[in-house]
Amino acid sequence: MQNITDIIEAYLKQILHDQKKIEIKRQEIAERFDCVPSQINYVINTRFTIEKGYFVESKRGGGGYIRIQKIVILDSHDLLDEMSRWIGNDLTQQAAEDYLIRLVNEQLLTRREAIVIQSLLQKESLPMALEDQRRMRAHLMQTVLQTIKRL
Amino acid sequence: MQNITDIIEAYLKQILHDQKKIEIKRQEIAERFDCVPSQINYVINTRFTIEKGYFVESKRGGGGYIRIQKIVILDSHDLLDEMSRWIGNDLTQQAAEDYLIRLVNEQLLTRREAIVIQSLLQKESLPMALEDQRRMRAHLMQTVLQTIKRL
DNA sequence: CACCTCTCTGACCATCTTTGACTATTATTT
DNA sequence: AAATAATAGTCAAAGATGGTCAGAGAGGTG
Repeated sequence: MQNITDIIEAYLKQILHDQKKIEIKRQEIAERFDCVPSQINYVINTRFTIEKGYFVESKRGGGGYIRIQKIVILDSHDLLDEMSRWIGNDLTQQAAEDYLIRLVNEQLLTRREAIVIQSLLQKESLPMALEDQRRMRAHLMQTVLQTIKRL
Repeated sequence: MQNITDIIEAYLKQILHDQKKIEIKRQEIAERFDCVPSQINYVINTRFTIEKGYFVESKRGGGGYIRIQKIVILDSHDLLDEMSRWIGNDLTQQAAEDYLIRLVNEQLLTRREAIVIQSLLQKESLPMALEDQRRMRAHLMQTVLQTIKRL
Protein backbone atom coordinates (compact mmCIF):
# COMPACT_ATOMS: atom_id res chain seq x y z
CA MET A 1 0.00 0.00 0.00
CA GLN A 2 2.71 2.50 -0.87
CA ASN A 3 1.67 3.13 -4.42
CA ILE A 4 -0.16 6.35 -5.07
CA THR A 5 -3.14 4.68 -6.63
CA ASP A 6 -3.97 2.78 -3.44
CA ILE A 7 -3.41 5.85 -1.32
CA ILE A 8 -5.71 8.03 -3.38
CA GLU A 9 -8.26 5.25 -3.51
CA ALA A 10 -8.22 4.99 0.27
CA TYR A 11 -8.53 8.74 0.62
CA LEU A 12 -11.57 8.94 -1.61
CA LYS A 13 -13.24 5.91 -0.10
CA GLN A 14 -12.75 7.25 3.36
CA ILE A 15 -14.65 10.37 2.36
CA LEU A 16 -17.30 8.27 0.66
CA HIS A 17 -17.70 6.42 3.88
CA ASP A 18 -19.28 9.47 5.43
CA GLN A 19 -20.85 11.03 2.39
CA LYS A 20 -22.73 9.24 -0.31
CA LYS A 21 -21.28 11.40 -2.99
CA ILE A 22 -18.12 13.44 -3.53
CA GLU A 23 -17.13 15.98 -6.05
CA ILE A 24 -13.48 16.66 -6.67
CA LYS A 25 -11.33 18.76 -8.91
CA ARG A 26 -8.86 16.56 -10.72
CA GLN A 27 -6.06 19.09 -10.56
CA GLU A 28 -6.50 19.67 -6.84
CA ILE A 29 -6.31 16.02 -5.94
CA ALA A 30 -3.32 15.57 -8.20
CA GLU A 31 -1.56 18.41 -6.41
CA ARG A 32 -2.44 17.15 -2.98
CA PHE A 33 -0.88 13.79 -3.75
CA ASP A 34 1.83 15.19 -5.93
CA CYS A 35 1.10 13.25 -9.07
CA VAL A 36 0.07 13.99 -12.64
CA PRO A 37 -3.63 14.69 -13.18
CA SER A 38 -4.14 11.67 -15.38
CA GLN A 39 -3.22 9.55 -12.39
CA ILE A 40 -6.61 10.45 -11.01
CA ASN A 41 -8.23 9.01 -14.10
CA TYR A 42 -6.30 5.82 -13.55
CA VAL A 43 -7.51 5.58 -9.97
CA ILE A 44 -11.08 6.11 -11.06
CA ASN A 45 -10.92 3.71 -13.97
CA THR A 46 -9.47 0.91 -11.90
CA ARG A 47 -10.99 1.44 -8.45
CA PHE A 48 -14.32 3.15 -8.94
CA THR A 49 -15.88 1.02 -11.63
CA ILE A 50 -19.47 0.01 -12.05
CA GLU A 51 -18.48 -3.53 -11.07
CA LYS A 52 -17.32 -2.18 -7.75
CA GLY A 53 -20.53 -0.26 -7.35
CA TYR A 54 -19.59 3.29 -8.21
CA PHE A 55 -21.06 5.77 -10.62
CA VAL A 56 -18.81 8.52 -11.92
CA GLU A 57 -19.73 11.68 -13.75
CA SER A 58 -17.52 14.53 -14.80
CA LYS A 59 -17.48 17.80 -16.57
CA ARG A 60 -14.63 19.57 -18.33
CA GLY A 61 -13.99 23.25 -18.77
CA GLY A 62 -14.31 26.03 -16.25
CA GLY A 63 -15.86 24.82 -13.03
CA GLY A 64 -15.21 21.27 -14.14
CA TYR A 65 -15.41 18.38 -11.68
CA ILE A 66 -15.40 14.65 -11.15
CA ARG A 67 -18.26 13.35 -9.12
CA ILE A 68 -18.22 9.88 -7.59
CA GLN A 69 -21.24 8.20 -6.10
CA LYS A 70 -21.68 4.87 -4.42
CA ILE A 71 -24.54 3.18 -6.18
CA VAL A 72 -27.24 2.15 -3.78
CA ILE A 73 -29.72 -0.38 -5.00
CA LEU A 74 -32.20 -1.13 -2.29
CA ASP A 75 -33.82 -4.17 -3.75
CA SER A 76 -31.37 -6.99 -4.11
CA HIS A 77 -33.42 -8.52 -6.87
CA ASP A 78 -32.87 -5.40 -8.90
CA LEU A 79 -29.18 -5.45 -8.17
CA LEU A 80 -28.93 -8.99 -9.46
CA ASP A 81 -30.82 -8.06 -12.61
CA GLU A 82 -28.67 -5.00 -13.13
CA MET A 83 -25.51 -7.02 -12.74
CA SER A 84 -26.86 -9.56 -15.14
CA ARG A 85 -27.41 -6.84 -17.70
CA TRP A 86 -23.97 -5.33 -17.14
CA ILE A 87 -22.31 -8.66 -17.60
CA GLY A 88 -24.10 -9.78 -20.73
CA ASN A 89 -22.02 -12.57 -22.20
CA ASP A 90 -18.53 -11.30 -21.64
CA LEU A 91 -16.73 -11.11 -18.29
CA THR A 92 -13.09 -10.67 -17.34
CA GLN A 93 -11.61 -12.25 -14.26
CA GLN A 94 -11.01 -8.90 -12.63
CA ALA A 95 -14.57 -7.75 -13.24
CA ALA A 96 -15.89 -11.04 -11.86
CA GLU A 97 -13.93 -10.54 -8.67
CA ASP A 98 -15.24 -7.02 -8.34
CA TYR A 99 -18.82 -8.21 -8.74
CA LEU A 100 -18.33 -10.94 -6.16
CA ILE A 101 -16.92 -8.49 -3.66
CA ARG A 102 -19.93 -6.30 -4.29
CA LEU A 103 -22.28 -9.23 -3.67
CA VAL A 104 -20.53 -9.96 -0.41
CA ASN A 105 -20.82 -6.33 0.63
CA GLU A 106 -24.51 -6.44 -0.20
CA GLN A 107 -24.72 -9.58 1.93
CA LEU A 108 -26.09 -11.61 -0.93
CA LEU A 109 -23.17 -13.98 -0.63
CA THR A 110 -20.94 -14.98 2.24
CA ARG A 111 -17.21 -14.53 1.97
CA ARG A 112 -16.77 -18.28 1.71
CA GLU A 113 -19.27 -18.55 -1.09
CA ALA A 114 -17.54 -15.78 -2.99
CA ILE A 115 -14.18 -17.48 -2.60
CA VAL A 116 -15.49 -20.74 -4.00
CA ILE A 117 -17.17 -19.03 -6.91
CA GLN A 118 -14.13 -16.92 -7.60
CA SER A 119 -11.96 -20.00 -7.73
CA LEU A 120 -14.26 -21.48 -10.34
CA LEU A 121 -14.20 -18.35 -12.47
CA GLN A 122 -10.44 -17.85 -12.46
CA LYS A 123 -8.62 -18.56 -15.67
CA GLU A 124 -6.98 -21.70 -14.36
CA SER A 125 -10.41 -23.25 -13.97
CA LEU A 126 -11.48 -22.45 -17.50
CA PRO A 127 -9.09 -24.24 -19.82
CA MET A 128 -9.98 -22.71 -23.16
CA ALA A 129 -9.08 -19.84 -25.46
CA LEU A 130 -9.25 -16.45 -23.82
CA GLU A 131 -12.29 -15.30 -25.70
CA ASP A 132 -14.24 -18.47 -24.91
CA GLN A 133 -13.04 -18.16 -21.36
CA ARG A 134 -14.70 -14.81 -20.96
CA ARG A 135 -17.91 -16.00 -22.51
CA MET A 136 -17.90 -19.06 -20.28
CA ARG A 137 -17.15 -16.97 -17.21
CA ALA A 138 -20.05 -14.68 -18.04
CA HIS A 139 -22.31 -17.67 -18.52
CA LEU A 140 -21.34 -19.16 -15.17
CA MET A 141 -21.74 -15.84 -13.42
CA GLN A 142 -25.21 -15.49 -14.90
CA THR A 143 -26.03 -18.86 -13.41
CA VAL A 144 -24.74 -17.70 -10.05
CA LEU A 145 -26.88 -14.58 -10.17
CA GLN A 146 -29.97 -16.58 -10.99
CA THR A 147 -29.18 -19.11 -8.32
CA ILE A 148 -28.73 -16.47 -5.66
CA LYS A 149 -32.29 -15.35 -6.25
CA ARG A 150 -33.59 -18.70 -5.11
CA LEU A 151 -31.32 -19.12 -2.12
CA MET B 1 20.48 -26.75 5.54
CA GLN B 2 23.09 -24.58 3.85
CA ASN B 3 21.37 -23.97 0.57
CA ILE B 4 19.61 -20.68 0.07
CA THR B 5 16.24 -22.28 -0.50
CA ASP B 6 16.25 -23.81 2.96
CA ILE B 7 17.49 -20.63 4.54
CA ILE B 8 14.82 -18.50 2.95
CA GLU B 9 12.21 -21.11 3.77
CA ALA B 10 13.26 -21.05 7.42
CA TYR B 11 13.24 -17.28 7.48
CA LEU B 12 9.71 -17.06 6.13
CA LYS B 13 8.40 -19.84 8.32
CA GLN B 14 9.87 -18.24 11.38
CA ILE B 15 7.89 -15.10 10.63
CA LEU B 16 4.81 -17.17 9.91
CA HIS B 17 5.25 -18.70 13.31
CA ASP B 18 4.22 -15.41 14.89
CA GLN B 19 1.95 -14.06 12.22
CA LYS B 20 -0.68 -15.93 10.30
CA LYS B 21 0.10 -14.07 7.15
CA ILE B 22 3.08 -12.29 5.63
CA GLU B 23 3.50 -10.00 2.71
CA ILE B 24 6.86 -9.64 1.05
CA LYS B 25 8.43 -7.88 -1.89
CA ARG B 26 10.20 -10.40 -4.07
CA GLN B 27 13.06 -8.08 -4.90
CA GLU B 28 13.68 -7.17 -1.26
CA ILE B 29 13.93 -10.75 -0.11
CA ALA B 30 16.15 -11.60 -3.04
CA GLU B 31 18.46 -8.76 -2.08
CA ARG B 32 18.50 -9.66 1.59
CA PHE B 33 19.62 -13.17 0.75
CA ASP B 34 21.69 -12.12 -2.22
CA CYS B 35 20.05 -14.28 -4.85
CA VAL B 36 18.10 -13.76 -8.05
CA PRO B 37 14.44 -12.87 -7.65
CA SER B 38 13.22 -16.02 -9.32
CA GLN B 39 14.82 -17.94 -6.49
CA ILE B 40 11.99 -16.70 -4.35
CA ASN B 41 9.53 -18.28 -6.74
CA TYR B 42 11.41 -21.52 -6.41
CA VAL B 43 11.18 -21.38 -2.64
CA ILE B 44 7.49 -20.69 -2.80
CA ASN B 45 6.75 -23.33 -5.40
CA THR B 46 8.58 -26.03 -3.51
CA ARG B 47 8.04 -25.11 0.15
CA PHE B 48 4.81 -23.18 0.36
CA THR B 49 2.45 -25.30 -1.67
CA ILE B 50 -1.19 -25.96 -0.95
CA GLU B 51 -0.29 -29.55 -0.11
CA LYS B 52 2.04 -28.26 2.57
CA GLY B 53 -0.70 -26.04 3.89
CA TYR B 54 0.06 -22.65 2.48
CA PHE B 55 -1.95 -20.28 0.35
CA VAL B 56 -0.06 -17.78 -1.75
CA GLU B 57 -1.31 -14.71 -3.58
CA SER B 58 0.63 -12.07 -5.45
CA LYS B 59 0.34 -8.90 -7.44
CA ARG B 60 2.69 -7.56 -10.10
CA GLY B 61 3.47 -4.01 -11.06
CA GLY B 62 4.06 -1.00 -8.88
CA GLY B 63 3.21 -1.79 -5.29
CA GLY B 64 3.39 -5.48 -6.09
CA TYR B 65 3.74 -8.15 -3.39
CA ILE B 66 3.72 -11.82 -2.53
CA ARG B 67 1.44 -12.81 0.33
CA ILE B 68 1.73 -16.14 2.11
CA GLN B 69 -0.84 -17.54 4.50
CA LYS B 70 -0.74 -20.66 6.60
CA ILE B 71 -3.94 -22.62 6.31
CA VAL B 72 -5.22 -25.00 8.89
CA ILE B 73 -4.82 -28.61 7.97
CA LEU B 74 -7.89 -30.58 8.89
CA ASP B 75 -8.40 -34.30 9.05
CA SER B 76 -11.00 -33.79 6.42
CA HIS B 77 -8.22 -33.03 4.00
CA ASP B 78 -7.86 -36.75 3.64
CA LEU B 79 -11.43 -37.00 2.48
CA LEU B 80 -10.91 -34.17 0.03
CA ASP B 81 -7.81 -35.79 -1.37
CA GLU B 82 -9.59 -39.08 -1.70
CA MET B 83 -12.50 -37.50 -3.49
CA SER B 84 -10.04 -35.78 -5.75
CA ARG B 85 -8.52 -39.10 -6.64
CA TRP B 86 -11.90 -40.73 -7.21
CA ILE B 87 -13.00 -37.97 -9.51
CA GLY B 88 -9.93 -37.79 -11.68
CA ASN B 89 -10.91 -35.98 -14.85
CA ASP B 90 -14.37 -37.29 -15.49
CA LEU B 91 -17.50 -36.51 -13.53
CA THR B 92 -21.20 -36.95 -14.27
CA GLN B 93 -23.82 -34.57 -13.01
CA GLN B 94 -25.30 -37.21 -10.74
CA ALA B 95 -21.96 -38.10 -9.23
CA ALA B 96 -21.23 -34.43 -8.68
CA GLU B 97 -24.43 -34.05 -6.74
CA ASP B 98 -23.60 -37.07 -4.63
CA TYR B 99 -20.19 -35.69 -3.79
CA LEU B 100 -21.70 -32.35 -2.87
CA ILE B 101 -24.21 -33.99 -0.57
CA ARG B 102 -21.39 -35.85 1.07
CA LEU B 103 -19.46 -32.63 1.57
CA VAL B 104 -22.50 -31.04 3.17
CA ASN B 105 -22.95 -34.02 5.45
CA GLU B 106 -19.32 -33.79 6.47
CA GLN B 107 -19.95 -30.10 7.15
CA LEU B 108 -17.26 -29.07 4.73
CA LEU B 109 -19.81 -27.08 2.77
CA THR B 110 -23.03 -25.37 3.73
CA ARG B 111 -26.21 -26.23 1.94
CA ARG B 112 -26.23 -22.88 0.20
CA GLU B 113 -22.69 -23.36 -1.01
CA ALA B 114 -23.56 -26.75 -2.38
CA ILE B 115 -26.54 -25.35 -4.21
CA VAL B 116 -24.49 -22.68 -5.91
CA ILE B 117 -21.80 -25.15 -6.89
CA GLN B 118 -24.37 -27.63 -8.12
CA SER B 119 -25.92 -24.98 -10.31
CA LEU B 120 -22.55 -24.33 -11.90
CA LEU B 121 -21.89 -28.00 -12.52
CA GLN B 122 -25.24 -28.80 -14.08
CA LYS B 123 -25.31 -29.44 -17.78
CA GLU B 124 -27.10 -26.18 -18.58
CA SER B 125 -24.12 -24.28 -17.23
CA LEU B 126 -21.62 -26.17 -19.32
CA PRO B 127 -22.53 -25.57 -22.93
CA MET B 128 -20.33 -28.09 -24.72
CA ALA B 129 -20.28 -31.64 -25.97
CA LEU B 130 -21.16 -34.21 -23.35
CA GLU B 131 -17.71 -35.64 -23.07
CA ASP B 132 -16.10 -32.23 -22.66
CA GLN B 133 -18.82 -31.39 -20.20
CA ARG B 134 -17.82 -34.23 -17.93
CA ARG B 135 -14.17 -33.33 -18.15
CA MET B 136 -14.97 -29.70 -17.42
CA ARG B 137 -17.21 -30.65 -14.51
CA ALA B 138 -14.44 -32.79 -13.05
CA HIS B 139 -11.98 -29.97 -13.47
CA LEU B 140 -14.26 -27.51 -11.70
CA MET B 141 -14.98 -29.95 -8.92
CA GLN B 142 -11.25 -30.43 -8.40
CA THR B 143 -10.96 -26.70 -8.01
CA VAL B 144 -13.73 -26.73 -5.45
CA LEU B 145 -12.01 -29.46 -3.44
CA GLN B 146 -8.76 -27.52 -3.38
CA THR B 147 -10.53 -24.31 -2.50
CA ILE B 148 -12.39 -25.84 0.41
CA LYS B 149 -9.04 -26.49 2.06
CA ARG B 150 -8.46 -22.80 2.55
CA LEU B 151 -11.94 -21.75 3.53
C1' DC C 1 31.70 -42.76 -13.17
C1' DA C 2 26.77 -42.47 -14.66
C1' DC C 3 22.68 -40.92 -13.39
C1' DC C 4 19.13 -38.77 -10.89
C1' DT C 5 17.09 -35.17 -8.26
C1' DC C 6 17.14 -30.86 -6.29
C1' DT C 7 18.80 -26.07 -6.59
C1' DC C 8 20.14 -21.90 -8.82
C1' DT C 9 20.36 -18.55 -12.58
C1' DG C 10 19.06 -15.48 -16.18
C1' DA C 11 16.64 -14.32 -20.27
C1' DC C 12 12.16 -13.36 -21.53
C1' DC C 13 7.16 -12.68 -20.38
C1' DA C 14 2.85 -10.73 -18.02
C1' DT C 15 0.65 -7.38 -15.33
C1' DC C 16 -0.08 -3.19 -12.85
C1' DT C 17 1.30 1.69 -12.18
C1' DT C 18 3.02 6.21 -13.43
C1' DT C 19 3.87 9.86 -16.62
C1' DG C 20 3.23 13.19 -20.19
C1' DA C 21 1.97 14.70 -24.75
C1' DC C 22 -1.97 15.43 -27.17
C1' DT C 23 -7.10 15.86 -27.45
C1' DA C 24 -11.93 17.18 -26.15
C1' DT C 25 -15.18 19.97 -23.80
C1' DT C 26 -17.09 23.90 -21.41
C1' DA C 27 -16.93 28.62 -19.62
C1' DT C 28 -15.36 33.19 -20.10
C1' DT C 29 -13.60 37.06 -22.47
C1' DT C 30 -13.05 39.86 -26.52
C1' DA D 1 -19.01 34.64 -33.01
C1' DA D 2 -14.33 33.85 -32.26
C1' DA D 3 -10.61 33.47 -29.30
C1' DT D 4 -8.86 32.14 -24.97
C1' DA D 5 -8.73 29.95 -20.60
C1' DA D 6 -9.80 26.24 -17.69
C1' DT D 7 -10.76 21.86 -17.05
C1' DA D 8 -11.05 16.73 -17.79
C1' DG D 9 -10.04 12.46 -21.03
C1' DT D 10 -7.18 9.28 -23.85
C1' DC D 11 -3.48 6.64 -25.00
C1' DA D 12 0.89 4.89 -25.58
C1' DA D 13 5.39 4.56 -23.60
C1' DA D 14 8.19 3.91 -19.63
C1' DG D 15 8.70 2.07 -15.01
C1' DA D 16 8.01 -1.36 -11.44
C1' DT D 17 7.02 -5.56 -10.03
C1' DG D 18 6.23 -10.61 -10.02
C1' DG D 19 6.09 -15.31 -13.11
C1' DT D 20 7.89 -18.94 -16.20
C1' DC D 21 10.95 -22.01 -18.06
C1' DA D 22 14.87 -24.23 -19.75
C1' DG D 23 19.46 -25.10 -18.85
C1' DA D 24 23.52 -25.08 -15.84
C1' DG D 25 25.30 -26.52 -11.35
C1' DA D 26 25.59 -29.38 -7.06
C1' DG D 27 25.03 -33.30 -4.27
C1' DG D 28 23.98 -37.89 -3.59
C1' DT D 29 23.69 -43.00 -4.94
C1' DG D 30 24.32 -47.37 -7.29
